[in-house]
Amino acid sequence: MATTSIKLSALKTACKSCSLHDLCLPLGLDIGDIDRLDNIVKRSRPLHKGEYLFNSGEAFTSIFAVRSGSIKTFTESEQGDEQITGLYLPGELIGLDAIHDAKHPCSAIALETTSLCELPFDTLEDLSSEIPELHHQLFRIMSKEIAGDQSLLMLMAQKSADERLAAFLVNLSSRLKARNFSETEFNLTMSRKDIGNYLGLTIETISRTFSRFQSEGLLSTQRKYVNIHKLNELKELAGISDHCTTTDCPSKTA
Amino acid sequence: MATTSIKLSALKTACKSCSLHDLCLPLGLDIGDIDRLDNIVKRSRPLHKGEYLFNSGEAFTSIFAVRSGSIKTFTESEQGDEQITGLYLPGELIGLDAIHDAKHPCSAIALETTSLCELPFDTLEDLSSEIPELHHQLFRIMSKEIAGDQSLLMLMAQKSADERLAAFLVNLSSRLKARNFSETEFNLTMSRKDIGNYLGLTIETISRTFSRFQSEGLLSTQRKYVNIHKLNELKELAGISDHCTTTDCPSKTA
DNA sequence: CGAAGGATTGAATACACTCAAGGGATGTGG
DNA sequence: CCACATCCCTTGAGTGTATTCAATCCTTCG
Repeated sequence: MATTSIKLSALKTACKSCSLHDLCLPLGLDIGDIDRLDNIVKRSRPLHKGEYLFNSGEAFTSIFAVRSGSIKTFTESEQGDEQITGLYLPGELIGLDAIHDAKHPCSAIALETTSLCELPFDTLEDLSSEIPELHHQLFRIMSKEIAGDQSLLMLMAQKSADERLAAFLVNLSSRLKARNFSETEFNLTMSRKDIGNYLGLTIETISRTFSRFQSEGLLSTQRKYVNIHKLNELKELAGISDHCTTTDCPSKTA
Repeated sequence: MATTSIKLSALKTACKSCSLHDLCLPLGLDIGDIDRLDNIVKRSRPLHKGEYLFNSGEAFTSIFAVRSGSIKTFTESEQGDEQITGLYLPGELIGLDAIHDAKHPCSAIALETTSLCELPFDTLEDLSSEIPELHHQLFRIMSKEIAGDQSLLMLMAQKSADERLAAFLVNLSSRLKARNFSETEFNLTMSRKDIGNYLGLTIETISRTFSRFQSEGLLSTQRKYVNIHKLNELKELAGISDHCTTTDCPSKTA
């Protein structure tokens, strides 16, 4: 019984004691407001690998925040080809693209065992009218998503396979670092196929590029496990200078 | 003097009498609230072709709505290559990607003589806390921008040059239609080079593809002027069935 | 009128894709 | 517990689409 109660309490970790605090919605809120936010959060059982969070076309009712694990979102065109549009890590919000016409334009699947916080959007919207900081944080998060998509666009439009994979790995690395994971050693939760799809390349090209990176000593891989040996070179290849992340890199002026 | 006063009054057209009413921020607001929105709008002299609205890296203070004309936004990477990230038509909002870190991640340039409404973001945010419909409309618009970027991503990642150009033209056509312009005859305000950049292709490829479309009888062009003869075929090529636009196309179930 | 930028077209090249075969891991059922 | 099927990944060979390089034409604008 002890184990059960531990699990339950873990499941119920409140926003204010959540380690993702500063990466997620509560950023900038004071204790009282965090409690109010906490009250509208629904926490349900974790999703297993491969389980759907929602399906394309479904009615939109809630935003989801990743607590642990990871989620991929993807759209399907009429011709049936699939395009992965997002990879979400702990602290990130899913479903923001569904607000405008009240249904999900994409599907979401768990890439591993993943737990989530559900935020009913109506209530969240009401609450954010009352709490200016929450309001602002929501705008910030949506804005960041727009900016992120646009830098991904840049990647797709004019980068080579090498540059795309490097940028993908560097981006992942810095997001993991922000979550107190290692920035040089991690497991890819997406398959080669998914990565290829996400970057607009084929699985063979991803595999070959990984092989070349490995033979060049930039990194080593074992299936999904990646160990980056020369992060700086990888960053350079990705077109990102030393101590800058994708999103907050000031143009070099010095 | 008569002409001057006409111009001035045109410049000052209030939101409630603006033809873009239903495409822009006021959608869903009642008359009283529209007036309140109107009060915070700054309307300044039009921008000429090639003039900057703002520059990448500049502090973000305002959202801009296009009144007439068109604007392109683009980012510049450290290597100096430019990527066009958006083409904005009347009624559309510019600058939403700048909220999250309070500075513009991209630059914005007028593609033709363009007039704009400026909305100081602080004030807009305050006002939207008081007017739930405005609040909601802002979310909808941002959400739409996210969804739009994601479908552009899909385009980049897995479509051929033909499909990309067709999708670009069809998208433009339907947006122009929504603004009461012709959906088959219009002037491209972007150059071939810009279109190529936007779609991740070279100027030569754009030119060749236009030539082929023309020889196939899909459309005819004279420099920036485009006349679409077979819109449905173009839509099919773009992967969009008959009476659907890019954003609100239900998956075919019938 | 001359210069400069934009667009078109041609020829050759390159990068990523397709097709194909095989290896290695994982999971299921006998 | 082993055998088999399946999935994922890797590597090779050949192909094709869009690119690069280059020349020319047209339009615009000073």
